Amino acid sequence: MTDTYNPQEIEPRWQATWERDGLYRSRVDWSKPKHYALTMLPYPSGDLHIGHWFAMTPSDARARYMRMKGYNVLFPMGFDAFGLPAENAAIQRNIHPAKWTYANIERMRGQLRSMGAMFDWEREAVSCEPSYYKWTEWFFKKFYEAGLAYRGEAMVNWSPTLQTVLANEQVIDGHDERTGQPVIQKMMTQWFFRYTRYADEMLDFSELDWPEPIKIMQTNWIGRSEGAQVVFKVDDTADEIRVYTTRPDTLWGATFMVLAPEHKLVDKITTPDQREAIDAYRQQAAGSTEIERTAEDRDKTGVFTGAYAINPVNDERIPIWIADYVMVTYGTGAIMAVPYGDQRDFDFARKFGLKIVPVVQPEGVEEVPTADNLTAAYTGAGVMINSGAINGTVHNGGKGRKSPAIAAAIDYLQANGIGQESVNYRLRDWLVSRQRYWGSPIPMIHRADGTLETVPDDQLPVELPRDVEFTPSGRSPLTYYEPFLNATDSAGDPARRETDTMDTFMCSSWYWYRYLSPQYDAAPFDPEEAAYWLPVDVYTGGAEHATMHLLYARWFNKAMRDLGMFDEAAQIMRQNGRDPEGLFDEPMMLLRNQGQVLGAERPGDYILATGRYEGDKLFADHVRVVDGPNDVPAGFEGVFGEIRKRTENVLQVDMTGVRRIVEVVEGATVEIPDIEGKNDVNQLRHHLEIMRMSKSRGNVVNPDELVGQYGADTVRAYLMFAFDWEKGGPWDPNGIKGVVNWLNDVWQIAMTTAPTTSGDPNVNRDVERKVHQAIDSVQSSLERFSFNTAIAALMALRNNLQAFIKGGGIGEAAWRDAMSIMLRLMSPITPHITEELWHRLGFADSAHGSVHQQAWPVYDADKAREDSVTLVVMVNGKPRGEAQVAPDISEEEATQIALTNSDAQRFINGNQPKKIIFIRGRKGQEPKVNIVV
RNA sequence: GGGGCAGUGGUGGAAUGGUAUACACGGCGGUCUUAAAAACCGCUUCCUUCGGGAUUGUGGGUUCGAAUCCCACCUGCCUCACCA
Repeated sequence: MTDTYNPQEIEPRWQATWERDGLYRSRVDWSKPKHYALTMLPYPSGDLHIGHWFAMTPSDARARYMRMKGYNVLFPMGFDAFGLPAENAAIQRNIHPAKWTYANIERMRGQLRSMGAMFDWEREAVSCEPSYYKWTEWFFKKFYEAGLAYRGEAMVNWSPTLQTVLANEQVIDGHDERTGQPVIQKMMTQWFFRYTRYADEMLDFSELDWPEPIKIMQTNWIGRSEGAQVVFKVDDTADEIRVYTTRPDTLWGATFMVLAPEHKLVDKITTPDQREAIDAYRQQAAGSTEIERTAEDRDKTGVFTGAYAINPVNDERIPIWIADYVMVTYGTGAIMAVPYGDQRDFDFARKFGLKIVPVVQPEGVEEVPTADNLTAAYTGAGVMINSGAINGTVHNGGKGRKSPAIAAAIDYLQANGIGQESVNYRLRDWLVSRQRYWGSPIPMIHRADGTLETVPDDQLPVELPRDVEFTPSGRSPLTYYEPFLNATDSAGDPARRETDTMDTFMCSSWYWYRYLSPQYDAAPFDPEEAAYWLPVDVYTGGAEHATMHLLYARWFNKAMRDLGMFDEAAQIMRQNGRDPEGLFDEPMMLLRNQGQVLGAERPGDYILATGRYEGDKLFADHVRVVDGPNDVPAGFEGVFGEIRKRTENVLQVDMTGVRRIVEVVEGATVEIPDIEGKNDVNQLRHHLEIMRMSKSRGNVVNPDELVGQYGADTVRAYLMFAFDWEKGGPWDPNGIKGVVNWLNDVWQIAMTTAPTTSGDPNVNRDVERKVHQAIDSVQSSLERFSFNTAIAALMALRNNLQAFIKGGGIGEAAWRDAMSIMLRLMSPITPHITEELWHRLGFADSAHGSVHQQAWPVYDADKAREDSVTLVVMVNGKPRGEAQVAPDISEEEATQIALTNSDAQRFINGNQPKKIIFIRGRKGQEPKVNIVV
């Protein structure tokens, strides 16, 4: 043992001790309240990065705090181990995905241990283990049997260069993220889950303490809208076109129809003379990339089919077109076009010379709109015109039946059998199949007659064959590996195994259930464990999962509930006196998102700017980026220096310590040698520019190196201290010094300042007061996930103790109490140094040897109370004077003191107070009196 | 284009109706040293005629009192996006 703080010696020693003693093992104990703390599991990409530390160590601190508060805490960890990067490694470097994955997991386990987190490693779950994906397959099978999973046709992302389908998350801005090649949309038969089955229930967040933005994003993603379906007959045929509209009130203004190019009826209704044009257009639409189809301000395109439909409300014969601005995936894939009331339809009508009929008289406008005078569609409120039966009703701008005109239109449609009220969702069914090897197999068999059957339970899991070969084509080896491909159906006839595997989001949609009992083999989870631990109390992770993982998780949980998978757990709950009502409706009750740690700031461009001065400000007509101060020509007249900040065209330039303002004028010449082509002011980079970490940018912060240099406690504390956790921000390598000093000071105080006398009672009381004020701040901060203020309060306590020690008079008992409480308050944040000092100061007894087995200090408001506080005297809301008073001063007394306060009287200036407001000194705040004159 | 979040010293940030700038980084001055680093002590929102005045992106409003609540705008980030 050394006498200076040496984290490199302390930390591995305690980590080994905790593991040996099973300190963080969590077991069902119905005599204690439970707390299931969960943090998102990592993908085993090879190395733990600083983002993992930022996500996990504060979550660990919160879980540790809950444990000290008396909860039985479960805080598990695992790996989301299936996925494409492993398969890429196989294709590119000829390493088997399993080998790559397990090597990474092994490496990351070690790195995770270096955090000193209280993970219960006996609960570890790895999604690519057959014992895990057996149950992923089992869920698929149960969902299939319940009609929640089905095989159907859908538009998917197809990469022509790779000759394979790609997942949505692999397509970024219309390009395949791996090769950068464009992706097109293609109809293919795939496996889906009935996502919309729970759409309405998933819109209900009333039981959830989740961040507001996540709830809003999910609501928008589900995209519920209210309207009507209307049936149009195709003229001279028996065919019908069904459309969905949110504005059935504008039906009288529907002057043409548009079908998606992929709509099933297109082929059938196209007239011979239009056939060629239609086929060409459909061909082109199918071959166009996502980029081309969604490009902004793209001109409307489309082709007339030659066919006509009959508008059911006025029997008008209206042309049927096809156009790619109508999506086959939304609504019915066909629209009634109302150019008067919809900008897209308006643009289309203008381009192709189609008829426009005004149907809403805008509010507050006298003149009647005419088609010829319109420059844009009118979407606002008004009175219905040219609208037959609903003429004169009011469209108030509200959605659905909230608008009288829409309500009237729906009633009319239903009364006349033309259509009915309808709810539509933006949400599409969840496409779960992938044409890949490294994923959970789909336990289905294609029989020779084309029918499907499930793999029997006793044959689960369908295991991934290990001895397969990967070819550069990227095609899944499952599709050509005969031993896997060839199966036998239930009748004993030869059949073909399903070669698609499941989306990895499927694996991560139930992992917190597997943590309950990763070894259990009778079911996905042990109902005894589930009854005690479920639901998850606190879930932490990145907000980027808002509409994917977090929505899948909710759907999965509801499907499991409805299939009775929690029934047994509910029964056990009841036996233990816990009411299961509502506990299985949602998987995670409370959610918090951490922000992102970004790369360090980089220096701004060094520029030379010339132009015309107006005072100190330079209006630059020429800005040139140079390498640095050495490139300033002798006798240069303009502004030179580093750009510290840029707001549009105004630069703040650091000119050897002096801040100069440079406004880059319209049409100025900007020269940036590193950026080819014509440069502009927006390309000038400034000091505060921040960015994601990446190897190519050379701004990656390596946690292993930081731990080697400073120790895990310092890295943990710095990550919690340097940012607002829910925001994140750019990494600042200098700030860590404050945390280093803090822990060194704490070590110093604990090891060298123990008094031996009983001390001065007044000082002892002051110490006790500061300690209890710290309990209150740290506790309320940790409750709110406000880690930075918890550490600030602990640093302030350090400052106070240092001052008391310097001033002298602390007694032995007061000092030991202060140490005991301070170490316990710090222990969730910095578990190693506090454990070491806890032992060195002799606080450890044999029964509860660890600081991490101690109870959280109990806050005592009486002990935290000040003897006297500052009364703030305000005149007209501005602080003018002060007086020392008792904290529980009465209003009369305070008013009296305030009115006679000499500083205040100068501002009252002999005037008669109009009003006097007394603000009682609430917790931590001074009493105030505001005198209004 | 729709939706959301944010804007506070040189920097990270604190304060969610009651003394704006807690806690830290950086900076400045000092002590110690041949010197530097470290350590320690002090100062550090801006202006000031030293009385005070101004200040939380901008402009309005509510209130005895606004960083905080309301309205409009500006800027940045996130997200969805020809969604009928």
